[in-house]
Amino acid sequence: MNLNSNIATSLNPSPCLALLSPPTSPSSSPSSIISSLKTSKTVRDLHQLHALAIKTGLFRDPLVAAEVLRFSVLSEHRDLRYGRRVFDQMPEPNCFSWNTLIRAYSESDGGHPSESLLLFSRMLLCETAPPNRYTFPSVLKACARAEAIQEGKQVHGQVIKLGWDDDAFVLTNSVRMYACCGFMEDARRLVEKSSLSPESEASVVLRNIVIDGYFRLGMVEEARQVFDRMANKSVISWNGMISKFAQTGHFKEAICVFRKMQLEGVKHNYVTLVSVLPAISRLGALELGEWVHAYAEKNVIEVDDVLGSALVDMYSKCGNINKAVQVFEGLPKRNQITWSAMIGGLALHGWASEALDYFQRMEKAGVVPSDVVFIGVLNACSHAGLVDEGRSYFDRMVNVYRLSPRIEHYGCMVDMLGRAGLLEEAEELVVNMPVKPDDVIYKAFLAACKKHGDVKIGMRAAKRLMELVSDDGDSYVLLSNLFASLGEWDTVAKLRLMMKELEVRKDPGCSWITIDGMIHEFVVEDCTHPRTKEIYLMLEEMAVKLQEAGYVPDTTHVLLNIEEEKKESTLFYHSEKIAIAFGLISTSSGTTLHIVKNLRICGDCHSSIKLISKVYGRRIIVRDRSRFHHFEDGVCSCNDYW
DNA sequence: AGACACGCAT
Repeated sequence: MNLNSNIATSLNPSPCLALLSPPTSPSSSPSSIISSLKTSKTVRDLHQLHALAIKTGLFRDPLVAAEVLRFSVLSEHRDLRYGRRVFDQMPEPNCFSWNTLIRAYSESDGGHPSESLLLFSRMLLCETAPPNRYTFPSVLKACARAEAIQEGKQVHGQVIKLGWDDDAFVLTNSVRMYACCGFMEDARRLVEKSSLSPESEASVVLRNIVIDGYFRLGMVEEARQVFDRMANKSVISWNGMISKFAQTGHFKEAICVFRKMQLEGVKHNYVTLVSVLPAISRLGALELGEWVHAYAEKNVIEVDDVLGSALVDMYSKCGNINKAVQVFEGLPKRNQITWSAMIGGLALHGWASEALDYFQRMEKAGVVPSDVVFIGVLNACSHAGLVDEGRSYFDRMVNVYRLSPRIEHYGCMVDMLGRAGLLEEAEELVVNMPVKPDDVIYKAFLAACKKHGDVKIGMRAAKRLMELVSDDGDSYVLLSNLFASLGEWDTVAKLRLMMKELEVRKDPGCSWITIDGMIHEFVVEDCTHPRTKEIYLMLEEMAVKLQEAGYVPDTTHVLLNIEEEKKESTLFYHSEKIAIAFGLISTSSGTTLHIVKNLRICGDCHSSIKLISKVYGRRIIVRDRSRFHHFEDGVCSCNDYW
């Protein structure tokens, strides 16, 4: 021990001090070991106390052994494998120890809920420690997580037989078990026939679990109904709605609940912010995201690695990559996810060399890269055309970090090779990859074929894609893109007919912009906005000014066989242009415009927006489906490589 | 002796 740690020890007694005392001293009595365990801070403390318990023979005391086990598996530094060995050393574990281990397995992230069930059946068999009311919540939770309805029903039967069905913890976990297994009628019946008052805290918990069950089944309306009808809502009810809406892709609804929560005077907490930020990111609602960040600071909500990751992701996806970097650099702690969010964000903005620098920093910081961060790294290479680097990172992922590539990684590689025009190599990868290529892979590949005008290779992939998809509108659109670019209008017409017959709908291209916290959404040729008249006047003005600046419409991106003039006008009413027109008339001159689009930006819009940025002297930041484009003074940050 | 939380290829 060095001097410093001695000082620290004397100020704040460490449990390891017990080791300095001779075994016979009063400090190694059962009660002192137990109290030392309670103040132990590190894994080392725990291991030393465990060793001490064995050395002094105190481990034979079931109370001591149970406490050692509890701190092995349920403390901050939980280590299930270590705990399991502790448990296996016990000649006759008491009920408390069984419960502890069963609970640890039922809650573990690694996911061995079945281990809980195995232990429970062993517990029943050995008869020395019959289960008590503390056993059942964990066992039911394990059934819930394993979605094991058969076992769950059996356990619930025992619960009723033993008369513990009134216990609050047993009840919530019984409801959870049915809800997680998708047996909503059973879950609701338990809630309804419980004698709890609807206003009670316990009843709120039960309803929260029911809501969660509906979300799991994708029954969003039922979930909302239960929520709306709750007599009382806790902050957890609100947070649950926000996070579940966001996770199921209902981003606007998530934000709506977030706003309503505030209107009803319920204070946001840490979890609220972490839950709502992904929805804000997806919608690109920068102003709201900034508000959330300010809220955290004003209300002294700690921006730790988790909230920090969500903020970094939000600023990246909302277009402010500099702020994302600033938040990242200011964090007290960064985990694997924080680094992934940062690197993925840089990639999204086409800042490839920065993304690769950060990857190096991450390695230096001793954070083990996950497969997710490689998606960001490969994406960066793809957007910047760094093909050799991309290949080498893929290689390192496999051979240095021993991560097996997922289909997403192959997606990045196909995209990277394809964009760079290495179509043969991309096709070879599609054919030979060890995972079965999905529609996304073929779509990336086909988009590349179209970009480089290679029909022959494209046709082979098109055939595969046709076999693979039956109801995906995007694929049909991509195919008709390819044929339209060849002028094969007959095939285009056939495809459109097929879409009609099969009732396939394509995602309508839409763009949105946030002005004063309101999200305004536009589709192609949109006429639904209250300020449509002004918007279209602005569009006309833009058309004139652009023409003066030398704009020539690029009609190769129009997929209909119609006359040139009509094509030109079709182009001019693309949703992103409408959103920009609205942005220009709604903000003071010089304000940066942030546009989000659900599809990839077309070539004509890209060149138009470059000119618009110059003619109107505005920075325009567009997030499309694949990356960010920062338009300023007639140029785009993507260097026209996208 | 608990419910809610962060990153992912077109």
